[in-house]
Amino acid sequence: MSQPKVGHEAATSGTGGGPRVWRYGELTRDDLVDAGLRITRRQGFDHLSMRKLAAELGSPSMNTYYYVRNKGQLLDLVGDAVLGEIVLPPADVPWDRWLTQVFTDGRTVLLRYPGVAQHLLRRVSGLPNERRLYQGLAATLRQGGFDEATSDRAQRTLAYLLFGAVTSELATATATAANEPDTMSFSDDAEVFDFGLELMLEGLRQLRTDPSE
Amino acid sequence: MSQPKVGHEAATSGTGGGPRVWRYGELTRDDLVDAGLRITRRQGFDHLSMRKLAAELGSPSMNTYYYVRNKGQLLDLVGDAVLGEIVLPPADVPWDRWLTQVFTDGRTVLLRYPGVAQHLLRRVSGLPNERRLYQGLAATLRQGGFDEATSDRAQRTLAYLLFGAVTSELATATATAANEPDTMSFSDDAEVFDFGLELMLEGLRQLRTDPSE
DNA sequence: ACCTGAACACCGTTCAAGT
DNA sequence: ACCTGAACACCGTTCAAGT
Repeated sequence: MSQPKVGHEAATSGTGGGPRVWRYGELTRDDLVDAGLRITRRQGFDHLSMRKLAAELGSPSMNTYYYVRNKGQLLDLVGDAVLGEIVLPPADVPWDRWLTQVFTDGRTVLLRYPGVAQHLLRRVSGLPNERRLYQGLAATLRQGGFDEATSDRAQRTLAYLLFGAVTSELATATATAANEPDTMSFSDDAEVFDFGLELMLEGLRQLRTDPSE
Repeated sequence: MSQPKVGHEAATSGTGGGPRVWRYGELTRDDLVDAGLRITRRQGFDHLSMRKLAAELGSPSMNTYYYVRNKGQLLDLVGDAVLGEIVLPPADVPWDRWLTQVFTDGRTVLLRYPGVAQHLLRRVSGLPNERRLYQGLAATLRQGGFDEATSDRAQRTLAYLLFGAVTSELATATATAANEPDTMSFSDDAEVFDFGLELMLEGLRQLRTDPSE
């Protein structure tokens, strides 16, 4: 139930890479998360194992279990760090434009961390960046004039679309990249996602103008 | 590239369970798929291993590899068998009602096979039941008056919603069921899904009446 | 043609033992 | 307080060997 800090990347961003050496007691939980983020960017979330994490840290062994209860908690922490990279627009942006911006940026961020969207589909961690994001969404929808039940439903279905789209895009992209390398692009994928997002937003706009529900 | 048969359950539906004994040469690929479906219903897709499959078949060993190239192919076959359980409405049903019926039934079917929705999000197998479903969707949308690009995009975003929703529902349901057993229900989940589906359909209806795109 | 079981390279996790 | 490495129970897959 411990709440980790929000920022993760700052400490190691200047070193450039290569497993640095840790003096006794110098390693922290945030270092695990940073290593997890690096492995995820390079190899994807499902190649992130406890043993690879140790190797990435230059640690010969299982001392990572001292900082993290189990692999599940590590995945939650890495997932929340990824959510922390999503930029929330200012509060005075109109509700539908606010949603377009968050979900467009969310897609871009999640595409950089293959497999994380899939994890977020299955886990509600309650960690700070996740809370910040979902509270921002709820506030925006309420401010847009939707009642609590409607904004909760809208929030969840929009999340399904985002996580589902990114998961599918990454899977088919890496599948075709295996056959035909150097062609991993998401151009028409973006059009499909924007289309789906706009469908939902248009549905929400109709809900407002036509109060038959 | 071999195309398996569409029906899978018929042969073993009467036996009631228990690993029957197979005489030499009696085992078929369909028997593997049936066993895979049973394991998936009971334990979920990610607990389906090649060793458990062998155990479910009463086979002491790895002879399953004789009928299937690797685990990936088995998962594709099981996934396609699940898609085969989705009922397609008759062709004269109006396009939006047709879509509501398929996706509602699709959700019900996928909820019976935990983890399969997640697999379908990542894999386009090209197997017969998948083709049947996607061709039905395409035909319905075209008949509804949408051009090819629009119906392709609509089809994909609706699939993202379905697979994403089911994946999320099952994950949180089993998570709360672990803490509080006998309470695995999907009642308000259904409302959320119906809401999201209706948002998209309303967006599509707007696209038809307002030809500004 | 079909079946067997040992073997290899991986997993997550635990635990007694070190400093 | 922090680190180590062996050990256990799993994986997917291969392969020589059986019938």
